Amino acid sequence: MSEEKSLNFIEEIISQDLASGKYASILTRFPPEPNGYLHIGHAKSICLNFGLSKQFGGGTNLRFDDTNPAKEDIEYVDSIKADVKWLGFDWVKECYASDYFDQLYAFAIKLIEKGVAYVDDSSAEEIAQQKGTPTVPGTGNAFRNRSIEENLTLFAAMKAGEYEDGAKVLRAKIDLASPNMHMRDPLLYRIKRAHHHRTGDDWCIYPMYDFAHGQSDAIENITHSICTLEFIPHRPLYEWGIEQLGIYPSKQYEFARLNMTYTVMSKRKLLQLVEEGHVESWDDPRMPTISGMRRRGYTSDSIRDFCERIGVAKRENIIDLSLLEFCVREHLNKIAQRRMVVTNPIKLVITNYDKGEEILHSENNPEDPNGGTREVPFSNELWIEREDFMEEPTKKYFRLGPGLSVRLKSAYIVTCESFEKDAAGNITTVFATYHSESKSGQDTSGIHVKGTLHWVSAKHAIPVELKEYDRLFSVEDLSNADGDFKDYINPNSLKSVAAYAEPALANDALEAHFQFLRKGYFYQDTNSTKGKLIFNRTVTLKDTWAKEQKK
RNA sequence: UGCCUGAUGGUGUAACGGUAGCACAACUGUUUUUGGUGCAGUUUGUCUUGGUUCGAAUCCAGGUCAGGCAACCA
Repeated sequence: MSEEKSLNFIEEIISQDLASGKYASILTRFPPEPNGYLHIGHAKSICLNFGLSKQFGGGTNLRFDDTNPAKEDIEYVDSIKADVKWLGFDWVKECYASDYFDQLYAFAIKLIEKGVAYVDDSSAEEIAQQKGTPTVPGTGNAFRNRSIEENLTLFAAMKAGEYEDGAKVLRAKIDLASPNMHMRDPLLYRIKRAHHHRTGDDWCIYPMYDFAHGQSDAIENITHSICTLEFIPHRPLYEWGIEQLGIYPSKQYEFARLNMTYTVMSKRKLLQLVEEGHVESWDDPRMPTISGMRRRGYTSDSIRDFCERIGVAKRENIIDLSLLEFCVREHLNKIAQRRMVVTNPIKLVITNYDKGEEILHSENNPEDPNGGTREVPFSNELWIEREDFMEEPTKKYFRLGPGLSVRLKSAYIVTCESFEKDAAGNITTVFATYHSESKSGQDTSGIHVKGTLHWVSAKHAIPVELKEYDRLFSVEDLSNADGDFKDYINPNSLKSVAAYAEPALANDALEAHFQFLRKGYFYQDTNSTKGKLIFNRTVTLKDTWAKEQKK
């Protein structure tokens, strides 16, 4: 029982609400605007909302906050649904703010009838002017005193399409001198002729966020409406709407959004990266989008684990990318199939191997005793990594060099005898002898070596392409960097490299996650075909040797 | 200069008036047929000044710093 995890502040609130009998069960919602693809920041919100209802008993609605047709599209709706499902969550109801347009319109009429909403003919500039500034109170205008009848007529005419875009708005009549700018007669409806992805051209007036969100929550009987910190100043307005309308009293709570090092977390900026061609698409494996991470080879388990570990609080944060990488390595280490792939190859010739070739066996996953083995062909000509040979080895170098011995993974121990260079001085071939009694699993040689290398039999090797990704940006904290965020794009975020793979890879399942021994975790790209295998590097292995070398 | 949030090691997050803990990162050592994994360990912290109290990260007051708010965006 001492293992019991402490509750975050929202879990505290909910457990108290449940204990006090305020609610019998809870209903949360995840309310994206369908104007872009979901990213890892949304994953935090998804895990929070769906996780809460799972944890405390209840449900979560998926609600599209589609009140601005100019920016929204069905493509985004579809991708959002796919991403939420992939993350492993099911919604109770699929809702759309646009389904409530009639209801919302009726709510607006109710406010007009109560004398707390009015039609304003002012321009956007005039309204902004009249709102004052945070330190200077706003001033009213003549429209504010229109009669209820006139407002009713005008608002109906707005809906009927009698005015041009921008000619009139509906505003709440609250307090032009409020210290909270959002309470200075906020806009409720604007005229906007744009084709809506669901309601088509039925409407030419659309409700603003502040007259749609809380109302939608109330219509759905959401108990806990959880949003990010920037909506704190909207809360009084959220509550004002509920009170004036006398509708279900959903409660709004705010938490700090996720920020991560070396990336951006804003749909606007991500859209810019896509549109300006800095990345291929929304699901470019370098993007912090759910679809990009999925394509790169992240597992939903690891993303949920990450969201669990980062916690939920009210203070601003910036999470190390290394935590995300830790989470995905931890999961992939348990499930990934091990394979051998050589990138920058040099030939290793085993001079005393005269069997031609033989089939060896190697475990698919040492972490999984039931993972089985696969067949790996061995011969006297192998590819090994160029960096696994050193002409003049340094002290702590455990690999191949003149006179040095290593274990070839799942095969034999070999000893380097000599090597050849081309005219330019590059090593072309390394010659070695093998110890026949050192065969993996039945080693009676008594020889002990410190290094083990991966390898691929040259004549059996299949060519593949690897996409090695690095961080998208070159600075940790983009929010504190001067100038345009695009100035910090890492020009080396993608490297394509040709490689030789062991033949088993050609027959493996497309959806499998792999660990290419000593190189990292890889996942087949969506553009990969049987004839041309392409793998995305999800994440490297932890490399303490690389660190050692830097010293 | 108004209002609203917030401030605990490098980064996150706990401790709800009573031993500042956990994770990641970093660093040691150890194990290992992946310089991976596993295991053991080390380093580093309560923004500041007062007050209340036997006792304050926690309560109170002042200050400092950071973020948000003046879209017909959400």
